[in-house]
Parts: sequence; structure tokens; C-alpha cells
Amino acid sequence: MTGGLSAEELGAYFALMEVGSLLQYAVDAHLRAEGDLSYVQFQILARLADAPEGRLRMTDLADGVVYSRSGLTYQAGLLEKRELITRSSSPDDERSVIVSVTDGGRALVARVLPGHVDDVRRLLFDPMADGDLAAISEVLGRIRRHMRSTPPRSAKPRAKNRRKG
Amino acid sequence: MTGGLSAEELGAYFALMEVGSLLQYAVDAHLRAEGDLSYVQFQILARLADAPEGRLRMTDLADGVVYSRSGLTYQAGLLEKRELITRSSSPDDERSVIVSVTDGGRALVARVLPGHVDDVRRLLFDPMADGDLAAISEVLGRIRRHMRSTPPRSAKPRAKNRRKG
DNA sequence: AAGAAATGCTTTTGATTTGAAGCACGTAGG
DNA sequence: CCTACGTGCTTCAAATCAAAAGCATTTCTT
Repeated sequence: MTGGLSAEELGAYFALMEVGSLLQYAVDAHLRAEGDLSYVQFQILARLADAPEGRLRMTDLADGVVYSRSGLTYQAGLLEKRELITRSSSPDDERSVIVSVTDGGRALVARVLPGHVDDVRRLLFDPMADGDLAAISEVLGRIRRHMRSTPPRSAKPRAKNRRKG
Repeated sequence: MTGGLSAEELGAYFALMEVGSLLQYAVDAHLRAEGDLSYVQFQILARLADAPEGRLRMTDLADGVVYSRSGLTYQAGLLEKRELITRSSSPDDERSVIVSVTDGGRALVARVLPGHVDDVRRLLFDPMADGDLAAISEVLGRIRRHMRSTPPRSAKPRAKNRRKG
């Protein structure tokens, strides 16, 4: 069942997946409880709050937050309904939509951020020893760059269909 | 915007989340292309194939695979329809449902496993240098144990509602 | 300048997931 | 035995998400 990965590699792979998954689950639950925000919604607001003028184009906002444009449109609709963001078409390019955080959006981010940070610290960093952070950062950073630069790999011709399953 | 986490901590946090997310996305895409299996479905089959007699109770299978029982019921229905698994009630406890892999299920796992392993190796382990694996394993393992033993933390009374958002 | 192709977003459709409610079986207390 | 409660799974309703199709605008080609 290990089929080409050593026991240690397999363990590291599973640990990575589980840690990421549990962390997201825990953080998500707390964000909902504190501000009725999903993890994705928090990311959108946080990115906007961090952007130069508090605004970004939909496309630029989508990268890294969600795997489809329609998903962002959906979330933007929800956030706009709650008046946490605003949408307007760009003067430069009539196709583009500019998303801006409202004051309410900034306030909400400010309100949930401390709890979010606490969660991450408690779950992820508390169990780390001296030097762990530097080691992890270096390796994970390298892996991330590698993954980003690796092409999405065309599927082999074996495929017959691929809906969401 | 860092609010209590150093720049390096923040970077490590984001890198961890992104690496886990991209890895799952890539692996998922390949599993679909190779065997029309989602990541969750593959996990279910792989666990069953790895279990003593190729069978497990729903409840035992659910742990770690999915965050709700109903989600497992749904996936089990899909896999059963494809005759990759079988469901039958337990003789010991009439309430329990025993899930078993079929020969077809085992064959499918065997067919997609090499590609899956290749993906993980290429994306996750190729960019690692000597010693990285041991370091990562140790730290991630420790964090995982810590997360598992940390109670789900009751939400603070601040909460008003918490649908899926 | 006209048509073709590309870009940016939304709408639509379908799949997956969750929590709540429901149902069946099992266990404990009187 | 009989009721109350607990457990295991499924059904149901609602939410989220992605791919495909659609529409508008812009850019490229000739």
C-alpha cells in the first residue's frame, strides 16, 4: 500500500494533509462563530483590507482564494448583500469589476482578526520548538514555489470523464 | 495586518495552507482523470483496501475522511452504484452498516495508486533536500498530535448564527 | 475598419457537503 | 417488561462550489 513512498514519506504526506485540513476547519469554525464569515470570505476581506486603496479587480482577487471565477462571483454577491464590500465597473476597462471593502468590512476584519491569530498561534505555532519555524518556513516556501511553477500537468489520455465526483 | 504573528510565522502559515491545498487539488485532478475518483472516494477505497478483511463500519470509516456522517453515506452510495464497494448490516449490531471493497474496488485502487504516488513524489518530495523529510516529519507529526488532542474549543458567546456561509 | 479571438465577469446547471431531523436498533433503570 | 435514552445510519433542506455556457467589452489581424 506504500507503493513507492517510504513509510516516513507517507507519514509526512498524511500529516501535512491532516494538519492543513484540521487547521482550516478549526479556523473556519471560529470565524463563523465570531463574525459569521467562512474562511474564504475572511480571505477576501483580508486581502481587500490589505490592498493599496482597499480595492482589487475580481480576477486579481480570485487568485489563490478560490479555484473558479464563478465561486468568487458567488461570494462577492454574499458579501455585497451584507454591505461588507462594494462592486463597481472599472473606468479603464468596462469589462472589469472593481471590488472595494467598506468601512463595515474593515471593522469586521478587525474584530475577527485577533481570534483568528490566536487560533493559528495556538494550533500551529505553540507546539513548535525553537528553530522549527525557520526550518518549516524554508522547506514549505521551497515546495510552494515548486508547485506554483509546475504546470498543471495534462491528464493522460486514459480519462473518460471528470465531473466533480 | 499581521496582528500578533511575525512576518515569518504568517508566511509559514500561508505556505502550509497553500501547499496542502494545491497538493490536494493536483492529486484530485489526476485521480479523476485516471479513475474517475475524487480524493475523498480514493481515501475511502484505500482505507478499505488496507483494512483487515477489506471491510469497516461506516462510523470507523468516517473518521478522518469526511466531516459528517451524511457525507459518507452519500459517497458510499456513489461507490456502491459503481460496484466498488458493498454495504451490508452487521450481524452483531443491526444498526451498523459494514462497508466492504469489492475486487473491482481493489483493482481500481491498484490502477490509480502509482500515478497518485508519482504526483505526491513530484510535487511534495522532489523539491526537498536531504534532511528536510526528517525535519518536516517530526514537526508536522508533533503538530498533528497537538491538534488531535486539542478540544474543538467551544465558541465564545459572541456568536449569533453559523450556517455554512 | 470589420471580423475574429481573447478577456472579464455572470448565469446556469449539477455535484458535493453539512447540520438537522427522522428512523431503527440497542442498552439501562425501574 | 417497559419506558427513556443513546447509537448508527439515512433522508432532507440548504449552502457552497466548480465547469460550461452566455454576454459584453477589448484587442488583434488583416
